[in-house]
Amino acid sequence: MIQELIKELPLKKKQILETAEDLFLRFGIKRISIEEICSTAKVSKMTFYKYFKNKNELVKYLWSLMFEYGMKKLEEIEKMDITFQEKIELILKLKEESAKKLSHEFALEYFFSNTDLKEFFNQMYKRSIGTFITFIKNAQAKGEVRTGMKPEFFIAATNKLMELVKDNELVNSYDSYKDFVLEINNFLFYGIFPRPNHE
Amino acid sequence: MIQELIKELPLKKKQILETAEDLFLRFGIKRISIEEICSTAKVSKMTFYKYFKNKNELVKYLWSLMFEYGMKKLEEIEKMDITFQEKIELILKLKEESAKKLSHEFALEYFFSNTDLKEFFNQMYKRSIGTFITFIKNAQAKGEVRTGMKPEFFIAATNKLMELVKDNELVNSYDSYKDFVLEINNFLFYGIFPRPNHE
DNA sequence: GCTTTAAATGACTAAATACGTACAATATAA
DNA sequence: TTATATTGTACGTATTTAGTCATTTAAAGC
Repeated sequence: MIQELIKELPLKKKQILETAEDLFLRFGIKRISIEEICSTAKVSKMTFYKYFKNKNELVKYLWSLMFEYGMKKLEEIEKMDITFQEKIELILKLKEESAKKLSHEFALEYFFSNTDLKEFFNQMYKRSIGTFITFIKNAQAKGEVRTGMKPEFFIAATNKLMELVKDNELVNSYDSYKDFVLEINNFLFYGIFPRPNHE
Repeated sequence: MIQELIKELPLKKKQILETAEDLFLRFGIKRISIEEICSTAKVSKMTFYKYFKNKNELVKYLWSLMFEYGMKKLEEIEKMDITFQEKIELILKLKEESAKKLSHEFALEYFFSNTDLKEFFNQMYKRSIGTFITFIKNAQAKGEVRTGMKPEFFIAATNKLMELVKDNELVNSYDSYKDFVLEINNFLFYGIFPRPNHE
């Protein structure tokens, strides 16, 4: 996911980032020590501390890469010469991909993570939200989205619904966390009405 | 998987076993502390130490339950009034189920686990192998399996092939660890010949 | 070849975490 | 009421981890 964004970085830094992404996403941040990242990435601890001040800074860097990736993709989709309906489909796919990466463990950790990380995540999130609000407003100007809806409400609704990840019973009633997030997104975009051109 | 085997146990002991099974299989044994098991299972540490001497003993108990489950299922399959081909299909499904549970992390940990656990695992394994050898010998007596093959060779070959789990590159070339183990099992049972009645 | 820079290593301290035990307090059930 | 099970807290010990430092190794350019 982040590979294309770190191509230019030094080899060892890339190794650290790729290893950390893999381990964090499989086991969650708190279960993975710097030493495990180093030994898995075949990088010495000194080299790690050369590139990152500590684990928090590494996590922030990874998150910012992920958000950057998402925003870049969103801008690409906006520019495409396809119908709005098709753009929404692509955005859903993008969100599904992110959800697959930000696994349940990972997401829960965020919600209970230390205030430093939480603050950083919120800032990243706000920036990506700004990009998305612009996307929606442009679509409204073109008459593709109903103008009665405030984009800000849409975002607020998303936030509220995402709090449902704390509801373990609900989440576990889905085959996977991915399916659960997809359900939220489908609900947000289409409401409870059946989707057009979709069995 | 082990639920039906622990029905009779005290409530708190059941809670510990179910929680430990879930956490171990998701994150591997070494990443999970006794304290995490206790807090997740909503059981005090005192109660834990009442039922288990330490983490190793808990692991052993869980493993023995898993093996017991497998042997019980194998005996059930042997008694069924179906063709040998169909029995093999069921055994493969059983093995697939076990592979799903004994995830890659879990299996790797076994191979590098401390000698105490390793020894215990080997004993469990030998017992289950005994059951399986009987199964094969009975099939040979009925002419369902070629008599030229020593059951012991079959087991030894299985062991050797299972060492391939250490080959990370090979394992990762499969969609999932489950698929990898299934490949080994299919190879063991059918060789490289195409499977009859199977596209 | 030599020099300079980047990376790896092993050792080290301090802090955090986990283990296993002990004891008093609380809840539960006979 | 008495016996039993469970909990929470606390504690000493052992292990793991974070972060730093001096030294060794490898590599790059010249």
